[in-house]
Order: sequence, then C-alpha cells, then structure tokens
Amino acid sequence: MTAADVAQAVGVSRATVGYVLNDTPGARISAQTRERVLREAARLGYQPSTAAQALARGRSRIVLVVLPDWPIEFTLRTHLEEAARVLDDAGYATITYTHHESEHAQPLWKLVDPEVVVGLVPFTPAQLRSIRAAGISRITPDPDERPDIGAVPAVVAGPRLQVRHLASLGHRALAFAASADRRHAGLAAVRRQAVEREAAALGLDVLDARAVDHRDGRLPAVLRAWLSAGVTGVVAFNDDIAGMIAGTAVRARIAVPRDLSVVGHDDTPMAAYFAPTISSVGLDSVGFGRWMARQALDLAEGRTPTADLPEPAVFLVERESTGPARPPAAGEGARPSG
Amino acid sequence: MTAADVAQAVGVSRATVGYVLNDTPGARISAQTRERVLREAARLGYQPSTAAQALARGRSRIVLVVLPDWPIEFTLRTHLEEAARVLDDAGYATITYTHHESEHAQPLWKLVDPEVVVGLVPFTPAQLRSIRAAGISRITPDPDERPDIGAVPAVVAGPRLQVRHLASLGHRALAFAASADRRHAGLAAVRRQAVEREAAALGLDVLDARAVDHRDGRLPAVLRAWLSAGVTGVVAFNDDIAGMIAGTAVRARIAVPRDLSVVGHDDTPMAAYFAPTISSVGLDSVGFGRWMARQALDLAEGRTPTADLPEPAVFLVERESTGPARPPAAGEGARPSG
DNA sequence: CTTGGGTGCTTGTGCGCGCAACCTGGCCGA
DNA sequence: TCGGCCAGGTTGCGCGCACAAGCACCCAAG
Repeated sequence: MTAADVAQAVGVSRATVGYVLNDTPGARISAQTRERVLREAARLGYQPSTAAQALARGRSRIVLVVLPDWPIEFTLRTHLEEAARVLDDAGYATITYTHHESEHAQPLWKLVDPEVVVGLVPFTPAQLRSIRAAGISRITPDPDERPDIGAVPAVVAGPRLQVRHLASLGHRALAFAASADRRHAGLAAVRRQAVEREAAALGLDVLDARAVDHRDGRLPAVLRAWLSAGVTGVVAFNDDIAGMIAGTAVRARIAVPRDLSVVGHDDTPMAAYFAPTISSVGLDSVGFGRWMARQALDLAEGRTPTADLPEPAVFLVERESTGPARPPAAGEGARPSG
Repeated sequence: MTAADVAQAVGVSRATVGYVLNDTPGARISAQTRERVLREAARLGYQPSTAAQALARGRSRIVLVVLPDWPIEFTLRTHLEEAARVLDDAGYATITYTHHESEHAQPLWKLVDPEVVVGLVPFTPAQLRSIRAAGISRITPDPDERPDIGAVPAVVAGPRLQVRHLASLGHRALAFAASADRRHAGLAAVRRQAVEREAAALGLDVLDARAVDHRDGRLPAVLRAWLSAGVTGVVAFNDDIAGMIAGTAVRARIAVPRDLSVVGHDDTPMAAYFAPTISSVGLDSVGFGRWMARQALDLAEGRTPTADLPEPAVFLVERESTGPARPPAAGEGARPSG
C-alpha cells in the first residue's frame, strides 16, 4: 500500500495524495478531491512508510529519552507517559531507552536516528561523544552549559525537602543512607551531596553517609552507632532504603520515630503500608513530564529553550516514620567510626 | 556525511562503498580497496542513514517489545536487557514500549514500523487489530495459535510454583490476594486462574480470591475471615501484596507463618528485608530474555519458530513468611462471605 | 591473434515520499 | 479578442542507499 496505489484508486496523481494527507500548506486541493482521497486512503488502509518520510523530509520525528539505569518506579512512569503524550500531540514519537555502559550493543541513538536526545539526567562525557558521533546535535540537558547533575531541579529538590522536613521537626544530627545497589551509585552520590549542602545551609550536621544493605548483618550495629553518635534523623536514598532502615530499627528495638526518624524518597505505594508507614518525598511527575517534553520540543523545532518554565512541585508526605527529635542525651555527639 | 562523500574521498563509486561496508555477499572487492574504504569511512565518521537503509532494504531491523502496563521490576529489566543483547548481536535494534489503552497517542508500532512486534504477554484483540492495521504481520506470541495468556510459561509457572510450595508444607486451604492496582488487573486474573488450576490439580481448595488494598481498613477483618474459614496459606500476586498481607497480619496479631503462610512473586529485594522476610518465586530472567529474543529472531528471519526451546527455570526462595500448615481447628471450613 | 572466463569495479534503477516547479483551463477586466 | 490571474491540479527531482546488471581489464587456453 503506497501513496501511488491510493492515487491510482482515486484517479489523481501521487502528489495530490501527499498534499491531502499532509495538509501541506500552500497546496490547493478542492474539498471534493480531498474528500475522495481521504476516503480511499482510509478504505485501503494506507500507512505512509516512515522510512520514506524520514528520508524525504530529512527528519525522523523521533525523540529519544535516555533513562538512567535505575529501577523505574511509579513516579517515573507517570513522568514519561506525560512527556510522551505532549510530544505525540506535536507529532513526535517518543522512544525510551536505558543505556548500559557495560553493554557492547549499539546504542539506540545510532540505530533510530532521533531528532532530539533527552537525558533524564545529564549525559556523561562518554555518552555525549557517542551521541555526537551518531550525528546528533540536539541534546538536552544542554551539554554546553556543562550542567552539574546537581543543577537538575528534579534531582536535588527531593533530598533538600527531606532535610528541611527533619530540620523542621527539630533534628540537628542526621545520617544519609544510600543504596548498595551499584546502579543507584551515581544518583545516590548526587542526592547525598544535595543533602549535605542543604544540611550545611540549615546548620545541621550529617554525621554519617553510607550505603546500607539488609543482607549485611551489621546494619543493626550501624543504627546503634548512629544513635550513640547523636543521630536522630535518617535521610534515606529512597523508600526501599527507608523501609530497610525502619524495619531493621524496629527489629533492633529502636523506636521509630521516637528514637530515630526516617524519611524516604519517591512516595511509593510501599511507603504507605510498611510498618511503620514511611514519610516520603513525592514529585509532581506529570508536571516534570510536561516540562521535559517542552524542552525537547523547543530543541526539535529550533526554538531557543524556554528556560523560565516553572519548576514543578515537590512535596512531602508525612507518615509514621518521622517525628519530633528526642533531646540529645549527655555524652552523645561523637562521630561513629567505620 | 553520505556514502557518496566517502566514495569521492576514496576515489571509487558509491556502490563500492556500500559493498565494502555491508560486506555484501557476492561482491568482489580487492582487499586493498576494502581497506581504503573502511579507513576513510572511519576517518570521516560516516554513519549510514537508517531511513535510507530501511527504505532501500524494505526492512527496518527494529524489533518492538511491547511491555504490559505493570511496574517494571528488577526481574523484567534483566529479561529485557538480555533479549536486547541477543537481538543486537543479530543486527536488530530493540525498542521497548508500553501501550496504554487510554492513550490517544499513536502507538509506536505505527511510528517506527518494526519488523517484529513482540508481546511480553499475548496481545488483546484490539491491539492485534491495531498492529495489523499498521501493516505488521510478524507478531509473537503467535496470535493465530490464539494462545490464552494462560499458556505463556513465563506467566503461569510462578503461580503454579507458589501453590506447590504451600501444598508441600501441608496447606490445604488457600486464598489468593491480588493487587487493587488497576494496571495489574489483567495479569492478576491470569495468575489467579493458574493458581486455581494448580490447586485443583493438587486437591487443594482456593477458598477466596480478591484484590486487597492497604488503604482499605477492612484488610485485618479479611484476614480473620480467612482464618476462620480455614485458610492457612495465601498466594500473593507479587511481593508487594505479600508484604501487605504479612505486615497487616502481624499488626493484627496473626502469627506469620504459624497461623498464616504467605508466598510472594518476583523475589524482589524488598522480600528479603521485610519483617517477616517473604518467601517468593524468582525467575531466570536471563533465560527468559534469550528465549524471547530467539522467538523474535526466528520470526524476523522467516524461520519457523523453534517451539521446543527449553522453558527457563522458575524457582522458589523460601524465607520466613511460609511454614508448615497448622492443623485445622474444629468448626472451621466455612467459606467467608464478602 | 582470438576467445573465454574470471576479477574488480561502475552505472543505473528503484525504494516511497515531500515538495518545487510547471501546466491547464476557466473567468474576468481591458 | 486577448492577456492576466488563479484555482486545481500534474510532472519531476532528490532524499541516501541496496543491489542487479553491465563493462573494462587481464590472463590462460586454443
């Protein structure tokens, strides 16, 4: 089924079919002919060849969204769906892709030549080289601004809010608990830095930061060390880690939140049914998705990106795992070792 | 950068460049010329236009993997990575896609014209119509075999194993707990059916099957109703649900596993640190990934799918949440209402 | 000195579409 | 009567590539 087939069936030229189906501006086609073409195209089930279109136009109308190698939680799904919806309205197909450094496979940006490559987080130099080598110049976040990942609002707003929440409850000494999952390492480092900066800005101490693992039997000891060092609030990398901390604390007869408050990140369903329920940071993922889509669209259409978009909201859901800080007992405040 | 540019730089014709770069069988190119072409192509950073290749070949070398609208947990990621790796080795690009019925957007199979569309689960009739309307005939799982989703080994092997595990511990009366998440509904129904079939085959009773929700305060009452009906083992849709059941049970002073055993599905990290830790079904996701990739490859290359592939392994990880069934007390066995 | 058969390349065509440029016929004003 | 104009099309070219078919050249056999 090609446009030529449709043209022949209607009894017009191939170009006419193209003009009708593309609503080409400047083309003069009578309403009657237009109607006949549309009807016949529908009847024959005509589907334009995307390859031929891409070749003739020189544009693929594909946006490639590169995801970090994290588990994709609920929030991110919503985010991506909304972005895809906005881009679809503008006539672009959205393809999501997770790039694994270890992978020997051809990265997708070489294989589908997208018009724009969007990173959920800024690209590594190696990725940038690879993308550029594939002949793609429209990249966001803009690598020329050399943005630290720490500058991406969606990434650091959450950790900041976690700290502010604990601060508002009177906590002065915190610990940061990251995931031992290798794939989380990059993001965890960024969130940790954001936590430390925010804590410093508010005059709080981050007495320890480390990756925790439930399979490591020493976690209860770590918690006790935190307590005796004076830590009263734990900022967890995500809800999984927060659950791990809270669960371990309860088993170790450490009261949550009386002795130790724990705040998670992502507001996953699990946070709401864990025992204790986990206070967590939620994100306006629909808003973030729209924001991302508009960035990509501006780039694709050659407009200068509208940098003044409102930053989407981040909010804290308060549950059982956080409460007022207990007053520090005498003799506390030593930094835990190891 | 086109093949013509490379040809000009080397001083040969366009066709020669194509023959060298594609290693076209039947083309006779001297080792010397070949070398010069390869060197020059590399030096100029030549990237063939995928659109032109697709147009000329009539093949896109794209495989579209359609994901169900579930949260993509760790297991599935491994699965997809492995499938993508195998397909990449064979020269195919893998694009994953989640189709949302509600979405008004163009489905991706219309936008990237893949050679093969692979469903992680069989397609709905509406999806099939849409895919076929896009001119795609290579579809797996094969819709002509009209396979019930219940025939897909990766889908039903887990639930079966859950039942067998409980049966081996002496449980005779089970309940099935599904997710209240709308997006899980389809899969939950399939797993439930598999559970009921396996239970029937083993002579067990499934006394109740329902969606549970931690936000619904009636869950403790449901658990008590199960107990008084004689239920001793709960097959959970996944680890999340298993955690919800186990957590609620503990809060309601129902001993796990003494009074109630709970088995999850997916062997997520959470299952290992929940209190109690959750017995769960794990899948050999790498094996499943390879299996899926080979199905897709067979289809793409026009071979008859090798149906006799070994079914990848499914295994049970036994943890604290399951134990021997308590002997039924007198007066039990009535079916709970509501 | 021709003939035949490789080898190593080139020319040419078509993939399906977008779009620039060019026709054609009717109508209107001069 | 004629030129100009415009609606409503048409023809044709090019996008970058794959590949069939052709073509020059060389060497060995007759």
